[in-house]
Amino acid sequence: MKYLKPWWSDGGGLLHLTILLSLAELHLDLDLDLYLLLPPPTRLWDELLLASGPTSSAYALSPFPASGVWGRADQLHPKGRELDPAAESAGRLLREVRALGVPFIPRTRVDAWLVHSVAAGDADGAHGLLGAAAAASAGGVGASVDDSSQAAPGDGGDPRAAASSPLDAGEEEKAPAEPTAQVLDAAARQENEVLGERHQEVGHSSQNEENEQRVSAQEQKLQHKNEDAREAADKPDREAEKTTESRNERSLNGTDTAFSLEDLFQLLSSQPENSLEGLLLGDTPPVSINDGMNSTYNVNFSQAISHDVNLHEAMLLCPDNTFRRDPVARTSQPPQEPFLHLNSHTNSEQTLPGTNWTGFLPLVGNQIHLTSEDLLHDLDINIFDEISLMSLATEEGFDPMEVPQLFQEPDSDSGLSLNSSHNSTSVTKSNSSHSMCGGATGSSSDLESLSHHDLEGAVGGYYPEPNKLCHVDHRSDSGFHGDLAFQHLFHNHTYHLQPSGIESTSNSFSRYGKSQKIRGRCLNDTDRNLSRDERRAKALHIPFSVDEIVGMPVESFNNMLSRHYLTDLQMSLIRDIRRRGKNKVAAQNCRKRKLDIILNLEDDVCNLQAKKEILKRERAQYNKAINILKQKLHNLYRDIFSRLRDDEGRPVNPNQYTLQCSQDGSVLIVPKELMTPGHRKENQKGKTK
DNA sequence: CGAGCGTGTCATGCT
DNA sequence: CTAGCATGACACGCT
Repeated sequence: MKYLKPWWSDGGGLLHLTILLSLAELHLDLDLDLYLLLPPPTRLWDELLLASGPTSSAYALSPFPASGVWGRADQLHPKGRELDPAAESAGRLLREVRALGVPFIPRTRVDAWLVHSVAAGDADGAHGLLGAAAAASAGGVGASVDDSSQAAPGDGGDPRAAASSPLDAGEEEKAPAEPTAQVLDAAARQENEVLGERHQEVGHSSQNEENEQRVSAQEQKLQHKNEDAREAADKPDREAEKTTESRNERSLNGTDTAFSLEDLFQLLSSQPENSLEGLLLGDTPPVSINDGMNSTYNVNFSQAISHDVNLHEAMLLCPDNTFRRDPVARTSQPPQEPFLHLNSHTNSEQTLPGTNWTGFLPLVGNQIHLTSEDLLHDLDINIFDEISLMSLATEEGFDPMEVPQLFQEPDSDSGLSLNSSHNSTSVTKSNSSHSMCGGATGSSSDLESLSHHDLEGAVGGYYPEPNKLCHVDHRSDSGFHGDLAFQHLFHNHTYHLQPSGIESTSNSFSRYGKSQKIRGRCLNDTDRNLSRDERRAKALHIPFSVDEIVGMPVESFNNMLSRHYLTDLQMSLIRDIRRRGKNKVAAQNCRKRKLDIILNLEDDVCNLQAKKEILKRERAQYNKAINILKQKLHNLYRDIFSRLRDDEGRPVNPNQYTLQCSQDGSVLIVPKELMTPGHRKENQKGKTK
């Protein structure tokens, strides 16, 4: 097994910068990496890689390092194999980083994990490194990772760190990540602090109030997440999604400086003597960059470039309203033209990201000295495949062809006749991905101009859809479902079912997911799991979730509608969704009630049958007692007549005489022929007395 | 293949 | 009048 060389060794910094330039050209926040400040530490990286030893498994270098940490996926993963040597080497690396006097500010969870892993692997260096990090972050920028450092060695780390590495999924299956609650706490706290910082920035910026509200909501989310961090240890999917949201939010604030591609290229080309190494060494003086919009940035690369970037996450921010641009311009993707022009000679052997990264990166053992152009060529072909695919994928959430088809459905659920042309199943396996994800390239509906923040958390929002992302998003594909909280199944028999929509939808999801698998083959996996209303809402880019629409009180609902500009179609659909959702809940309640009534009636029947049995038994007992009394009376009668004698001393025949009790209690012997029926009756009454 | 069941949806009446 | 609820009826899919 050969070792892969880090991207930036032998000029890999230029590669990394290229990614950043591509980000800048996409008008994303240029969140440059710490290691850009450093000279290409080939030796260090070789040490790092060699220390881990060869393995037979996939050798995955994270294509879009979230924090400038390159290495094998299983090394990045906290539960990965051979973690300790890697952590040791990482510790040496970080110590050398410290020696260079460059502040290492853990801004992401991968950063935090790296620091933690170093701390875990080197107990001595733990507090030193972290102290250095804390000291470097004096001024409040850095986030405390002390808690993460105190986690058990070999443990800890964030599932999101693993999520940033595409090929890590398989490793994770073998050794599922079990981040400690401390680490999650620390990570959540860290993100909280970063968010708070961002919040302040937002306050100083000219963003509108919605931004602040969203940030507040995000803070609440994060606080809640902080509280539930321990419980969330087994929910990496949701965590990863929250990370994406927070990152999105971070970028939405737009406080990070965005550079244009041309500016940076001019910078590079105008200072060839400096070379990237000089630039990377940090001895480059501040450079003025004109962004073409009458503002000039004084960029000191040794100071300004201190952030890390996750290209994948940044890509997901394409529909960001902060950097919203003309959809036509976006779809035509002119910004990539310079790079595409640079790489007009396409590499036929390029491999799709996520398929085989060994073909993507130069091998360490080869030690080929590549020129910048070569590196750019090697990188850009693949990177811009990614960029184009991801940008297309993020815009694929809306397919204009989907709308009429969705609304052509009959009212019943049978109307799913979506014949969308994109085939998601082939996306993940075929290399000719351009045509696959490009189905929605030209979609420039006005609905698309809905701001991204409005779509956050919405049904049709820009959730990363695994298949749509063309193998780029390797976060857990269950994150979406997790966020929809479909795991909340309430089987209580109360009729106050505020979240019953969740219950019902979850039931219907599991139920209709199967049927839609048949009818909606053209839909991707996520769409397949959506209900009809959710697909409609997604198609119309309705910025609310179905649960919100249905479960919200009418006042809040009307306020919510009034706060957003919605077309008549959207309003109509929203009200229909609400009506149907309410009625669905009502129908469920009605059926439950009916079922309860039936059950109660069955119980009543059982109770009445039991009562009947008891009464039957009582009647039998009474009859038995009556018979006993009759028998006793008969015996008494015979006994009396056996002792009776007439005037002549002869026994009295009981067939000719009868006993009659008078009112005063005296007993008379009366011949039967003298007894009229009425007397006989009275006599019988008297007898019974 | 039909029956039974669960579910969503619509229409309607009532509050 | 509007919104919501309750319920019968129907359609659909699954077992």
